[in-house]
Amino acid sequence: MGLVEPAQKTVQERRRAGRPAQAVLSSTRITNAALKLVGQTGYKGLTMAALAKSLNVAPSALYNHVHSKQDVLLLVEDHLMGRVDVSAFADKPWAEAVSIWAHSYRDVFAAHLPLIPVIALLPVTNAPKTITMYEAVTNGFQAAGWPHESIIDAIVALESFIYGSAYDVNAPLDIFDAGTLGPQAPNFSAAVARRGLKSAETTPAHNDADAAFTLGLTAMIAGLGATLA
Amino acid sequence: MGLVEPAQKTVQERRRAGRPAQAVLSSTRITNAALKLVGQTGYKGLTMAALAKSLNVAPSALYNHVHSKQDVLLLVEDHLMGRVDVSAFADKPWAEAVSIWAHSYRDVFAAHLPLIPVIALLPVTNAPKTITMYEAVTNGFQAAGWPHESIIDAIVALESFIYGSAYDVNAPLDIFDAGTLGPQAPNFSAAVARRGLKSAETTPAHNDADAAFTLGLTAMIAGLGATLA
DNA sequence: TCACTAAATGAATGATGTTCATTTAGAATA
DNA sequence: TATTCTAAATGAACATCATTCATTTAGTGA
Repeated sequence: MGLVEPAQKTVQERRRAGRPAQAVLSSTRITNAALKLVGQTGYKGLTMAALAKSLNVAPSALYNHVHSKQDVLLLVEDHLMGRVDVSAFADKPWAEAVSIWAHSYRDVFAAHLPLIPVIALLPVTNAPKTITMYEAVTNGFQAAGWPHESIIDAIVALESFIYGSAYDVNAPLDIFDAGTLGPQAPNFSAAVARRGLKSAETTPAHNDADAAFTLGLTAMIAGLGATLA
Repeated sequence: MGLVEPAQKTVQERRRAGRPAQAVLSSTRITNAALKLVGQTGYKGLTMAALAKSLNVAPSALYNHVHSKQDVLLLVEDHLMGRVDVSAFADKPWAEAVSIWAHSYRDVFAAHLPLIPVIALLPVTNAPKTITMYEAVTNGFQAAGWPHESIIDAIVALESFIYGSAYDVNAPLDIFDAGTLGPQAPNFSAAVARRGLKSAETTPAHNDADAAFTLGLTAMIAGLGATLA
């Protein structure tokens, strides 16, 4: 790629106005830069100005490739969907495959919480990796003999649980601390305290969010499996 | 309340600077005004400026009563939590009570989607109605003989599903329309089409989101109930 | 009487997403 | 070959919004 200058990346000479000989931007470059920026600064740092700067471009240049910031988020979302592990649907029993898929799905988007509204509310049109993911899951359900007319409902139900659980991963440890109002909710406060004790016993890796996720996921898979039988 | 002027509300004379004889604002008034504003203009219309205007006050005056806009959202959230129906935990069997509670919870916050991150990520400290809600639910679980150390995990799992399902209520009807990429995911597209047929048969009130919610909730309650037994 | 605090106004600020006029490069067209 | 059109960049300007700060005024406690 580097044609003339050897390692002149540090000193960025300003590009003059007008269309450059070689296009600087593309959907792929924007997606990668956004992902990198999020990794470094979080979603708080993902602004159109910062994104443009990381690409050594004026902010307005981005709008030749995306319609809006939402569009950028959609690009990132679809890219990440490719990281969701659907391989188990090919060779594992249905219940186990769902569990592996759900864990992977939750883990990916727990680290990208602001994308949840994007996934949950925007049509999958023009999101190829997302569609590929759904196809693999659908195949897994069909192979397990799931009733055709309610496959999507079952997937949606599992996804709903996954999205909510992704939030829970990011909840602070003291989210259920009632503070001065504790005495007004004695049973709740006691239950919260017992939860804290239990998770202190276990390994730190297996935290509260994981316990709740596993409990709920196991229950839902069992419940759905019963419908199946 | 109206002391001197009979119906002079239309012409708002400007209040002069300085502390007024009678306080204009309070947490309660701010909460009610925010709720009313959301009802009229949605969360897009809930700006500090609009909120101030609806209270006939300068925007900066709000900051004498709340620390930030997040604070306003927290006030609204706690108020709405009082609308969640927990009455069934007092007199109905556990499974039925959970179902009634979950439906009510989802319905309330499906109409207030931007509050989901607030509920899911902010500590319950200083949210009295929220704490009261949790106390009632905890009592219901205890009365049903649920193992004490995992009551909170079970509630969190159900809540996660509820939050995700609230998003789903607001998803557009064509969210699974693959568009031109349809042929690349034939089984998924067919499943989506079958879902459309099924929901067309049923009453319009019972839509796709309700079907998925009921399926998932029934499964999770059954699965959790099996853990209980 | 005098400080102090609470609660209002009004002006200002900084961040952010977005638009628009302009410039330039290359491809298509006459 | 000259001309036109479109894509892709710059740079200036905007509108919206949350928030802060200096200032003013009312009541309260020392």
